[in-house]
Formats: sequence, structure tokens, C-alpha cells
Amino acid sequence: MVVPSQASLNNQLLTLLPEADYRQIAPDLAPFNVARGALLARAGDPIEHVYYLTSGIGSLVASTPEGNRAEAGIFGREGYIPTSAAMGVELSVHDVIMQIEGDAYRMEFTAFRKWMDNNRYFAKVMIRCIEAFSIQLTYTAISNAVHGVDERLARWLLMCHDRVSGNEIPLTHEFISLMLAVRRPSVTTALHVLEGNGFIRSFRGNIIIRNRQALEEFARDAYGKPEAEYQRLMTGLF
Amino acid sequence: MVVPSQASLNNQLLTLLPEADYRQIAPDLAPFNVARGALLARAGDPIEHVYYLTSGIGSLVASTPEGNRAEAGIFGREGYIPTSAAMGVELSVHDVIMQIEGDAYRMEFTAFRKWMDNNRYFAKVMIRCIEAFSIQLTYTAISNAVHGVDERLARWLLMCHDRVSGNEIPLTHEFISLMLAVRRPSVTTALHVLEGNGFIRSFRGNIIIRNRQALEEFARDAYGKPEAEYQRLMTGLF
DNA sequence: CCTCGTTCGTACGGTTCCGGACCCTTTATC
DNA sequence: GATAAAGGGTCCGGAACCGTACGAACGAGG
Repeated sequence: MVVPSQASLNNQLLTLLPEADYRQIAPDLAPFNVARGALLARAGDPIEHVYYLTSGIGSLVASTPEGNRAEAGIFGREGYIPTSAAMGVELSVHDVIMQIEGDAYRMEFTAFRKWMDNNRYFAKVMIRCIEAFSIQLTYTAISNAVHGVDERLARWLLMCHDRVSGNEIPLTHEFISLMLAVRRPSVTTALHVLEGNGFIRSFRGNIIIRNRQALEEFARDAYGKPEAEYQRLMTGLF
Repeated sequence: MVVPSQASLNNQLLTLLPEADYRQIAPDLAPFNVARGALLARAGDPIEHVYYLTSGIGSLVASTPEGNRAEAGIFGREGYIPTSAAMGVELSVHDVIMQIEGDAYRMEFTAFRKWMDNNRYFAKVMIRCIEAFSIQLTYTAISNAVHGVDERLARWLLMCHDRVSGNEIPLTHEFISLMLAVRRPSVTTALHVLEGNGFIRSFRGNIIIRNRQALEEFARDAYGKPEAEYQRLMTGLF
């Protein structure tokens, strides 16, 4: 089996590992293409694999018994999923859905547990990522409580933009409305507001970021804190 | 120094520990009364102590650069705080505020880190608690997105009720409005709805739960899932 | 080129909630 | 007992969103 070089990996967690430790765990990484809409984990099912995206975007989607659904967290090549695997939890609590197709390396759950127990650096990076993701969750919670649809959409587009290469975000209004837990027409009109300001261009099934900085200013305090914390948590680890 | 017996502790995490392991860590636990309004951790400050409440309630409050604030998570004697201490993080990201006065045992951050590294069972319980708390965060996020004020208030009162002994919740409308990130009059009218249905009685600075089951039914899917997951995660650990 | 399913634009009434304000009651302070 | 502070009840206009619906535009397949 060919072991991918660390530098070529393009997953930020794996590149953070000391080289020797990366080489240790690398044989347990298998390349895997994840189609749009694929479920990386399903609520109530056993966790079988841990995924390290190198491209594409996935979402942690919480749902209630009555069928209400909303995105709680988003991840791309800066993290891994499901984070609960690191806590010795065998069943997934939430759905994890791939929203933009991408490539990943994945690891068997048992191998993941093995390295969590046997490699300090690996464990440290994973644990830090949990903390970073957890911070993102708190800001999703506060943003859902205090921000309007326009700002929440701006925040969400920025988080997507952070995780794609280029400026295209190939998603439909319908899908975005599920993530933000708002009406589909609310997404349409909110996108018009952003487009009217020149921040984005909106096409059928595709959104293009045109002026990221202005978009950040528009989002105001809805965007930035979790991202800054991620940087802080992941810098100077060893 | 007198070491409190495990059974007398009344903090569910500490009572979950095997007795031998509890005795190991117990000398590092110091009793501490936490006044209402006290900050157990402040955003940006170093984490100095880890707290195990035995009574009272605390809140994890997220805030944005522009001063928006909202509660992201609540905890009592079923948990500990700050959870990020377990991840080797030295600075607190959020404010942790005591909303109902109570007693606690607290541990120096350095001692906490020591036991996380040197006692498997201790570490496992703490990590499980992180997972449980993280699940609570996701449901706060979805609830903020999809539920109205009445349901969110019901959910919140139920979570408080889980963490007090008796049926009294001594809090003001003003304070609740901060937690839910809504207007203070919105809390007043929402409480009237609950009171009109006979679920609660509302007095000046005090709320009494009169019919918990009916309150749960009113809250519908806003309440229950995280609590069930906590049970599942914390049962049959060893 | 035609058809059909997907995606998006738009409209309308109704509800919830906000921002802000005002005043009354209860409790604390001196 | 006077005064101040805290807590709570209520009202108003307006904004934001919702549920729902309908139709136009686009794109893939025959």
C-alpha cells in the first residue's frame, strides 16, 4: 500500500503531526471519495470510520424527535469527524452529511482508538480539534439566537469559503435553508441582499464569493471568533 | 485535611469514579462556596480551578465582540467546568457564570491536568462529560434556531429544575432574558403562558415548578434528547 | 425540439418578536 | 418612614419571518 506523504495530504490536522508520528499512523489512512449527500455518520448508528477531509465540506446536523433539523457545525480539511470518536463513544448522536463532494482519508474506528491511546501527539491534535469544534458550536448557538437571516447566511457562506479552494460554493437555496433552519425563500431574498451589495454572485445552484472582506464586515460579529480561536488552539502545539 | 467521603459528595461525576480512584484524587478537592453571579471562569483569562458543583447552577455564556451574549450551556452537579481544561487549554474562551448560588469542590488546574494524565478512570469520566456537554451545545443551537420563546423558556426551566433540589428556581426575568437572549418583557409574557397553563407559579424573583410532566409536554422536542444522551453516556462506564 | 423535474423569484396574510417606553409594586438602605 | 433600587406588568408601532402558494427559468434526457 502506498503511504501518502504528509505534505501532500492537505488535511490540516494530519499536517500538524510531527513527521515521525504521522508516518506511524499513515498506514491506517485509506483514501476515500465522499459524494455529495453521503452520510459520514448517522444518528444512532455505530461509528465505523473517522474521516479527514482533504477537500469538500461536511456538516454536523442535529435533529429533534419531531423532525426539526439544523446544522450545528461545519467542517472541512481543517478538522476531522466524528469528534465523539475521540471520547470513546461508539454510537453517533448526530447525522454528519457531506454537503460538497470531496476527498478524504479515513481510518477504522478501532485503529483511531488505538492511536488515541498510544500516540500522545496524535491524541493531542485530535483533542484540540474537539475544543475548536466545540467553540464553533457555541457560536452557532449564540448566532442562531441573536442574528438575523442575512447575517447568519453571511456567516455561513464565509465558513464555507474558508473550506473550499476558489470562490465557488455549489449549493442550492433549498439546501442552505435546511442548514440555517429557515424558509427557502428567506435564503433567496437574503442572497439578493448580499448580491445587491456586491459581496457575492448567485447563480442556479452556485454562489460565487466576490468580495470576501466586505462580506466579513457585513456579517459583523457573527463571524470571526471561532476561526480566531482555531488558529490560537492549533498554533505552537509542540 | 478532611477528605470528604465519596457518597457524601453529591457531584455525579465524582461519584461515578471507582472508589479507589476517587480516594486518590480526593485530597486535591477543596470545598468552595460559589456566590450567585460569581465568575468561575472569564473569557480570555487563565483557567485556575476546575469546579465540581454539588448544588447550584452555572452557565456557559458566549459573547461576541459587539456585546451580544447568550447562554450556550448549563451545568450543575451532573458535570464540571470548564470542560476545556481537559483538553490542555489554558485560557478560557467563554464566561462561566454562577446563576444560582451553590457549593462546589474545586481543584487546581495543575492538579486536574495531573490526574487527567495519570488516572485513566478519572480521564474517562471527564472526557465523557465533555461529550455530553457538547451534545447539549448542539441542542441549544438547534433550539435557538427553530423554537419560539415559550418553548425555549420551558426547555430552560426544565434544565434548571433538573439541577436544583426542590421545585424553586430563584431567578429574575431579567436574568432569564440574558440567558435566552430575548427581551425581558418576552420572558414575562412567556412565563404568563406557562403559569396560565398551570405548569409553574411565578413570583418576584422566584419560579416554582408545579407540573413538570405537563411542562415537558409543552416543551415538546425542545427538551429531552441531551438529557437522555447524558444518561446513556454515563451509564456502565467501567 | 419537447418534456419534465429542479431551482429560483415573488407575492400575501399572519404571527412572533423586537425596541423602547412608562408605571406600578416590592424590597433594601438609611 | 422616606427614599432609592430592583423587579415586574403592559402597551405601541414596526420589523422580521413564517407558511403557503404559484409561476418562471433553467437544464438534463429522450
